[in-house]
Amino acid sequence: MSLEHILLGMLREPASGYDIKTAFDQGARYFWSAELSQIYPSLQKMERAGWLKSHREPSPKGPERRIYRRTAKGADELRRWLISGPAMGTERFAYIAQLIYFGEVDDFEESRRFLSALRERLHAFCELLESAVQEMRRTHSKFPDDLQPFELHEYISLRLGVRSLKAKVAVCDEGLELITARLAKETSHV
Amino acid sequence: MSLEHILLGMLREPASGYDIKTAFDQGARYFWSAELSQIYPSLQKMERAGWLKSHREPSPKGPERRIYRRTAKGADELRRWLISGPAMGTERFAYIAQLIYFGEVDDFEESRRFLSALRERLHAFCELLESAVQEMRRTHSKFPDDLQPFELHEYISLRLGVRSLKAKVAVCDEGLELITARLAKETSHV
DNA sequence: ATGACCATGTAATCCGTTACATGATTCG
DNA sequence: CGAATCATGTAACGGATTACATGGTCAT
Repeated sequence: MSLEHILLGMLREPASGYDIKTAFDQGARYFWSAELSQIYPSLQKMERAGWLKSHREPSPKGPERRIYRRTAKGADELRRWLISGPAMGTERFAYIAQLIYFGEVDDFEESRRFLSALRERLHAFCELLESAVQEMRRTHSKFPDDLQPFELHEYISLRLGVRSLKAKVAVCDEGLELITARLAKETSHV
Repeated sequence: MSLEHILLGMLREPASGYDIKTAFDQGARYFWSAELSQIYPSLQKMERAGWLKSHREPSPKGPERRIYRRTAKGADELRRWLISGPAMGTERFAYIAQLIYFGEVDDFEESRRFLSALRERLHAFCELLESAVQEMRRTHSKFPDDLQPFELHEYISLRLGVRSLKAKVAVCDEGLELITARLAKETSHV
């Protein structure tokens, strides 16, 4: 039941369902994502549970917006989730599964294409996170000492993404070398 | 619809639903996992689709086992999935979300506990994967040149896990230093 | 005999995606 | 006027977890 807790976390500032979807589509999708059709009912359910309170507000563009804000009860629930320890054990990496079983394809040229595509996607994502880190460094003169507590935790999370993605890119490069060596061997003695 | 493709990948050798669950519970849970109550119906559905063929077999221990093997059609479907490119964009990391919002707890002592627990869990997992790599190195005299294609892809996947987990452990350590510095500052001028 | 492990399954529920439905505003 | 974006929602379906149900073997 992580989504509702993540929504609580995202609602540090009051926001609409649409705002939250935008946040997922921009940076937040690196750790989670959700569709509007899941976000709207979740917010409604959370309001019924007393974790949120909403009001309608005219929008400068388009129809009225429904703005949600956390209640004290919602903030308590968020804290309870956070201090209950790291929520692990449900990670899913379809692309790692694909790499493990890629031997079934039995064509190193296809392996090379796969690893190369993977490398580029991981790299692009890493750059996105790195630019967010740069932005933090740029706007804080005494970085990292002048970060607010919430910014400090955000910073550590961004670093977690950047460093692990860089490591994965490096392994893709090593893998590409191994695969390329096999391809060279194949073409030489066939 | 990744689970069915992952099951196809796991069935390089014929196996029962119970065997597959065991594989998930041992190393495979680092990239995916599933419960028996999902595995059994999936295997049945895949057999109806013609991807698998099963037969019953007495077990040395306990009741009869149902052993599944991939058909040619199943192998084709697996290859089709693999060469369709890296399946990305649905990763979910609840623990990263927790870290991002941990500022809400507003207690660096709790932050330290969280990061420390996260570090230990990531480290333990890294060691598990590293021991699998060691085992591969040990049993291959001309490592990595004498790896079969399927082993080579497994090896690259293991390295992906090891390197990215090591990077995450290092970031946890850096984060712990930053948090510890804040704690020291708090206690000194309070 | 009782608890751990082997082994297979179904049912109820919940989480998540895709598709559908509606309508306002803004820019070209 | 048509496409893009803003904005909120419901319905149908499929994927995943939890709970339930059953029964055999083996070691203590």
